[in-house]
Amino acid sequence: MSLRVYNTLSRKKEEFKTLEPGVVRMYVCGPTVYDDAHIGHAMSAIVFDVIRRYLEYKGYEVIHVMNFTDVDDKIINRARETGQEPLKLAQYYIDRFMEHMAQLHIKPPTIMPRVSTTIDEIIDMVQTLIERGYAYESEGDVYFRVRMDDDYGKLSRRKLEHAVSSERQRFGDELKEDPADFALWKAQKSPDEPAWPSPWGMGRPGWHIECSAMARRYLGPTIDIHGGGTDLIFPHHENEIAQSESCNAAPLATYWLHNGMLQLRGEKMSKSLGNIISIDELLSQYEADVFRILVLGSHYRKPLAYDDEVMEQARRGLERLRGALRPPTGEKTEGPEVEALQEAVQLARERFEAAMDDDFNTAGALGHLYDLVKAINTARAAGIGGEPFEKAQSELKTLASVLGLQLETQARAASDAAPFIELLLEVRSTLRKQKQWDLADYIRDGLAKLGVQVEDTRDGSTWRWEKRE
RNA sequence: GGCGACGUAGCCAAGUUGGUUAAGGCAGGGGUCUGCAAAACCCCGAUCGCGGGUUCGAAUCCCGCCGUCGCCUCCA
Repeated sequence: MSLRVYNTLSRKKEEFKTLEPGVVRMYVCGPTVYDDAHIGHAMSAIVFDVIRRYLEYKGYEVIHVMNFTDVDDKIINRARETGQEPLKLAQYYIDRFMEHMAQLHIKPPTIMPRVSTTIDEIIDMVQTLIERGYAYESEGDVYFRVRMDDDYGKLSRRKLEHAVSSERQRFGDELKEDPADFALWKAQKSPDEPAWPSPWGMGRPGWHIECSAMARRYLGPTIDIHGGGTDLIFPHHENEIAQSESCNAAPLATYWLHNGMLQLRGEKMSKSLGNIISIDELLSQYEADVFRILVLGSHYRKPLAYDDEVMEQARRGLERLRGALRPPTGEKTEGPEVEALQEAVQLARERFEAAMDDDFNTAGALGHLYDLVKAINTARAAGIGGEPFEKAQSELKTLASVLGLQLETQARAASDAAPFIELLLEVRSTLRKQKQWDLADYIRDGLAKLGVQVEDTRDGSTWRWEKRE
């Protein structure tokens, strides 16, 4: 049983082999921090979080690097509009981003470098590229000479002729030898732009070079996995490859993984289209894991449509998963039902792993988790309890946690209201024994209005919060 | 215009290197349990966008058509 991953470079699923046994070096492109993150960022972060968790589950040590682009035209413009220091503005949104990622239960990347802290490495790479003839200086700017790179376009499968002919006329084009060339370094044009001294004067890095420099500095010339959204394939990742491979004379990454775009009302959600749902908005309406269920429910490479209906479906699905963790009602620990349960556990784990091994098929894996849920519920109904039952539940929790789902909600027990609710339920049990249904129902309905769902079983009543905390 | 992806039950969606009864979830209908309810469990639905073709056999391969979406400019 071995992992296969779809590689954008070959457009095929390939056997996963790391450069160093047992260690995965993974670089994922992070956000440009000039505004709050939206649910598209959340989707991408969850996708690579799950990939990382599964690799760790399989026993790899994962060194996960994600960058923050904190030096960029948009940040500069935003800072001008709001009268702030560009780097302070960026810092504010970096803090916000990290907070959002924590709320979404994303494991923090191992290393989170920024452009502003990688300047030396960037300058070093640009200089090497110039020395090797892959780049040239032009009035304080430095450009990459695309025509020097004979396999340019191999990731996006784009012919250079096309790239050139569709290239729009932009400011600065007259400084380039060729319209397809792209900036490695930009000269400072105004005193309010962040700038650093360089052999070409004061200036700042172009967009693509930062990732090349960070990947090399923290992970070495060749990494195992390079990830990001499909929208980054061209030009960003194509240019990263051009720079890094021309500079280091080594492949930049073995596997290129790209997640599909999140769509809203049939079109891609993006800042430029203005159809944004922020992570704050998402979390004001739904629990983080509801969104995670939505993401897990379809393949990471496919586009993902977001709307209230699918979110409601995801919410119910999450409830079903959690429902399997309710305590047993009996104590039977042997018999055919126990064997059936143990078989279901075994099968669920095997199928879960087989699905995940097939290019992180989370939707399939999740389906097998639901099979286990059913087996647990059936066992509970059959009066199974004790160790076999606990083991099944703990297996479910383990597999769910590989997907980043936290099925146990501490909120219930931790609530200040718990003792009072339990007192009410005790009173209600007495009433039920006396067949005072009106009063018993009055308490149940009253609690329901407060968001507490009461459930009666043979051995007594249980309760849970119906709505999110 | 160039490159690419996708189209499976009311909705989401797995399966697509061809081969037993096309996973799973949500919604809906029927039933069991229950004082009622909730939860849970059982039963019920698709021949896989459309039209051809290859094959003993196709959702899975080939051709055509229709539709949706992405990239080609900043973007996860």
